[in-house]
Amino acid sequence: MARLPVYHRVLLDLQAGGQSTVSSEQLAELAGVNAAKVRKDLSHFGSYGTRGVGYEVDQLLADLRRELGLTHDWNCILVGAGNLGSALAKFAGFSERGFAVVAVVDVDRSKVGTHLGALTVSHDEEIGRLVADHGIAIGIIAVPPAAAQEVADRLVAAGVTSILNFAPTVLDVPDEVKVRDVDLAVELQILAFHEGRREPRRTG
Amino acid sequence: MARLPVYHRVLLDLQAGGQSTVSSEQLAELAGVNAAKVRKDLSHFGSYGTRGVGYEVDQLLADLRRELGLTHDWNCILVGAGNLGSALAKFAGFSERGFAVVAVVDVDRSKVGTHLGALTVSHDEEIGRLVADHGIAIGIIAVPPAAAQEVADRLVAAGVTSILNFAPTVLDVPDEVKVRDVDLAVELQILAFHEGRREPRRTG
DNA sequence: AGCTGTGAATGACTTCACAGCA
DNA sequence: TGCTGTGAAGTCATTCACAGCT
Repeated sequence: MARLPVYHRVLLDLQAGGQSTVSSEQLAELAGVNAAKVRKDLSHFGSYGTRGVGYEVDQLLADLRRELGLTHDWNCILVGAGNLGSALAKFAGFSERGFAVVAVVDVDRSKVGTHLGALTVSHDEEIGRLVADHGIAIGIIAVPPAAAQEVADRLVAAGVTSILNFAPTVLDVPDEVKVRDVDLAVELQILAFHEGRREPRRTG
Repeated sequence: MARLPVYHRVLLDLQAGGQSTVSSEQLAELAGVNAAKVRKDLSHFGSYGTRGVGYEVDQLLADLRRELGLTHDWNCILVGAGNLGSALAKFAGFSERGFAVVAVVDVDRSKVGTHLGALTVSHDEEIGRLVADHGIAIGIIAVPPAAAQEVADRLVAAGVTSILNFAPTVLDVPDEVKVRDVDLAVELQILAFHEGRREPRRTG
């Protein structure tokens, strides 16, 4: 379920705000979904709501953390130290939520040795060693589309089993490897699609 | 449909490769979906496939462009010139696909006047003027979560009707405003969720 | 009384499978 | 023969609505 992380985020906020229980309705409101959906989602992994009261925030957070595999941090390797890669390497949002980018690589030898935040860029060829050394399961691809498949192959060969792909290409990987695509331009195109139905024409 | 932009991308590649016709099966393969789905999607906006042959690439591209509202470029305003904002401002992928970031703003006055690629950062307060001057319909939010709702309000007040939100918050906006959320940490959490079911435990 | 947990109803999307045209 | 277009079947997700606990 792609909604669990959102509940998790909302609950962290509630916890920080000192709230100790939450109703499915409030949680739904904050997560931008339907209350019945929240209850069904939570019941799918054995929920502990109290009828008449709601869910205990701490308990629910612990359950979600376990369910989401967030009981420990995840080490990630970032491939591509260009514009986007650099931003991702420095992005605070990852570490705050339990994901540590522990290695950055690039094909461009002129970038090797440069620093991105606390990290030093290594060369592409070191992927295998880095993945093994740091026990990395998650790779992040932030390279141009033409290079993405090769990078994916290399990550998979190194033992990575989950890939977050920012390159606008469909990656061909073994079934057991999970890929999530984030194509920023596609997101804008979806918005433009809706804009298009609003006004037949609009000059930009 | 969130798949149309992907077809569009694939067709651009095919066109660049000099291919003049494409079968639903090939298109499906390249887009990573089922062939029947492709045909159904395309038939939804009056498709022009030839039985026994396939679709004409040029024709199909033109139809998709029209359907997606990509017959002209879209001007966008970017709010937030931090790590992520800077990367987005310089990101080539947007302009290549018909989206022009024509304005960047930030609340931090020390950033105002600095350059991001060809753009100069303006102050937050200028959102209204910039949106009006450039005929902007799409706003991109790349600010910390605590500031996101206020930015959204300001964008909406300025006349923006589509928002791409990178802040990990559910935005409250009028019904007629479309929001798409991209929470990078959520994407990783979804991957971690699947990792978690693979091996009960893995130290990071 | 309030709110969860869940069967049942609905709806949306996907896939199948094949008729029909080039 | 090859491939599209599409009714029909199947699958999955969402929503409703209410019984049942506290």
